Amino acid sequence: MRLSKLLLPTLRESPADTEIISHQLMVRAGMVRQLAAGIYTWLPLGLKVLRRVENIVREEMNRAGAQEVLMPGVQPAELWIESGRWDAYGPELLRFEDRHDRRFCLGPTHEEIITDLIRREIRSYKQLPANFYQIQTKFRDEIRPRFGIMRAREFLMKDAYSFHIDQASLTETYEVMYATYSRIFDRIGLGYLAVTADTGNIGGSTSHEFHVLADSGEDLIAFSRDGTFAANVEMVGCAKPDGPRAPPGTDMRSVDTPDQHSIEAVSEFLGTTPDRCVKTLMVEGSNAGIVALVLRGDHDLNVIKAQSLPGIAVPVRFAQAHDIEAAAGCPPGSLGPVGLSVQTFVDHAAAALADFVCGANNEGQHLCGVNWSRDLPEPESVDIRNIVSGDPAPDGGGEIDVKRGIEVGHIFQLGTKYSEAMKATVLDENGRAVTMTMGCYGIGVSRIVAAAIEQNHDDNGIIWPPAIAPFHVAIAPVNAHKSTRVKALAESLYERFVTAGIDVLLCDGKDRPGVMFADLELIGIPHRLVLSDRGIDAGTLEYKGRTDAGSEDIPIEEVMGFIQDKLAATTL
RNA sequence: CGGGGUGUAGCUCAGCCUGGUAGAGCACUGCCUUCGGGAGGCAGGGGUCGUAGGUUCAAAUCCUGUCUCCCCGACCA
Repeated sequence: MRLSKLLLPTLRESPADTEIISHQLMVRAGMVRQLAAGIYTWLPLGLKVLRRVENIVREEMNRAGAQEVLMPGVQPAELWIESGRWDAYGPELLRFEDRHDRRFCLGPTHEEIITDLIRREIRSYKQLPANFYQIQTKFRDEIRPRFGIMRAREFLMKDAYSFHIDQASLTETYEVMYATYSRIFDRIGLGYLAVTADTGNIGGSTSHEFHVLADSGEDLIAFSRDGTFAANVEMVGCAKPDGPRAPPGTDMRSVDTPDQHSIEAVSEFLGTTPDRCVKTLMVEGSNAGIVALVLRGDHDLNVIKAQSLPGIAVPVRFAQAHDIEAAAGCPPGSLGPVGLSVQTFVDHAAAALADFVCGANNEGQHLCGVNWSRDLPEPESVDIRNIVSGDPAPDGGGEIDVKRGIEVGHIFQLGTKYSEAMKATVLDENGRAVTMTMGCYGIGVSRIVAAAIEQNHDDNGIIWPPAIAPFHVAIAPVNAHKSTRVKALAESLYERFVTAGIDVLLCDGKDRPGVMFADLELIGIPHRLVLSDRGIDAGTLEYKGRTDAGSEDIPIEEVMGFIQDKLAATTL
C-alpha cells in the first residue's frame, strides 16, 4: 500500500473526549472515528487490523471443525418471546417496530436465532455434534458505553453455538473450544488468563472467561500466585476465618463523629483502621422492605453472592435514603447493626471481629468496642464479600492476587435452557425425541483490537503484535522527492516486497523524516526501513524494529532476506 | 437511570464573569526557503459560536427549554 493512497488521518493531539490509552491511540492513529455514543466507523487502517484478528479467529474456528454461518442483525420478537428473554433481557435489548407494527430487536446475541434454525434443520442424532459460528455485528444498548471500542454499543463479535445429544458430547466440544480460544489468543499475541466465571444473562452452568490483564480492565480477576487457580472475583467463595474470635476487650461506648460518614473518614477520626470497622449497606428486599448487609469496612459487597440470599431483590438495588431513615432512624453514614430491626446478613469476616466500630443508627455518632453476642445477637454469618489480595485461595494454592482484566472471550455450557424453551429436539438411536444440549462461545473481535493496544504501547504509540499489525514493513525514503536514486530504490524495494507477498507501506509523500517516523511509530508498524542518499553511498539502508532502541545498517542487497528472517521469527 | 461537566474552524483550545458583531496554535491551499526526529516566511480558504426561544438598540457572552458528547456512580452507610 502506498501512503499517498491511504486515508490515514493521524492526529498529533488526543481528542478531548477520549480517556483510556487504546481509545486515544486508535483515534490518533486514524483507525476509527466516532459517529455516536458507542458507535464507530472503522477507517482503512483500523479495518486492516480488525480483519487480521477476524481471520485468525476464523482459521482456528474452522480448524476446530465449526461451520461458519451469517445470521441477521435484525430479529423478530417472537423468538425472544418464546425463549422468555423478550422481557428478561432488559433495556440493553434495543426494540423497535417495522411499518406493519411488527416488533423486532437488534441482535445482542444469537441463541434464539440459531436454535430456531437448528430445530428446523437437524432431525437426527447422527447429525450431532455440530458447532456453528459467525463473525457479525452485535448491538447492545449499554447504559454507559465508554472507553471507545472497548465498551461500544455496536461491536464485532464471533459467536458460536454447539448442539449435542448429551452432556458428555458438550463437555468434549467445550474442551475443544477452550483449547481453540487459547490458540487464538496465543496466535494474536495477547497476554491472557482463562478464569472460571458467572454465566450472567446468557444462562447455563459451567463457564470460563478469557481475560487480557490490563489496568484499564473493568473486571477483577482473582488468581493464586502458584497459578493453580483463576476466577472472576464474582465467582470466588471466601472461606470463614479459622480459629475462634478474640474475646471482648473493652466496653461498648458511643462517640460523637460529627460529619464523619465514610469508613475511611470514621476510622481515621477514631484513630483506627477500616478492617476494625463494619459497614452496613441497605438494599431493597424482594417483597418491599429493606435488608441490611454487614461487611468489614475494608471489604466490598459481592452483588452476585448477595443476590442468592433469600429476601433480596434481584438485581440488587441499593435502598433509597428516605427508606433507610424510616427503617433505621438515621441517614446513611451512621448505620450499624446494633439494635437494627430489619433482616440482617453478616459477612463471615465481619462476624469474626471483636471490639469493632460501627454506626450508632444516630446521626453523627458511632459505637466503639462493639462485640457480637454481648452487645448484639450472635449472627449466622454468610459469604457476601469480594475476595481481596492476600486472602487464601479456595483451592489451597496459596495467596490470592487480584488484578484487572478485559474480557475478550467467554465460553458457556448452556445445557438445555434454549433448546427446551424452544423445543429443539432430535431423534436418538431409539427413535425418541431428545432435547439437544447446547454450548455457546463468544469472542469480542473489535474489543481484542483495543485490548491489544492497552497491552502493547509506549509513549510514541501503538506496538502491534506482529500477527495483527496492519502492515509488517514500512519503507521510509528520506527526501525521495529530491533524490531520484532514493526514489528509485524505494520503488524497486516496494515492488519486490509486494511481489514477495509481504504487507508493506511505502511512504511516498513529501513528509519530512520526523513526521514520517512519528507517524510510523504512532501506527505501530513492526519493521521500518529508512532509505537515503547517505545510505546508498555506503551501499546500505537502515533498519529499526518498532521496539528497538537504535537502528542498524543493512547492505541493500541483503534486505529482502533480512526482513524475511525477521518476519519468519514471529509466527504469523 | 442519578450526579457532574461539555458544545466556538478538521484537531487542541482562548474569548463568556463585565453584551458592541470571531480569535490563537496545529492542520489545509499557493509560492519561496529548508530537508535524518512533528521546519520557517509570505499570501490564502474555512466557523448559522450545538439547537429553539426569550431579554436587549445590540447576544458566542445574560435567561429558559432542548439535544449532543464526556466523566463519575449501583460501595457514602
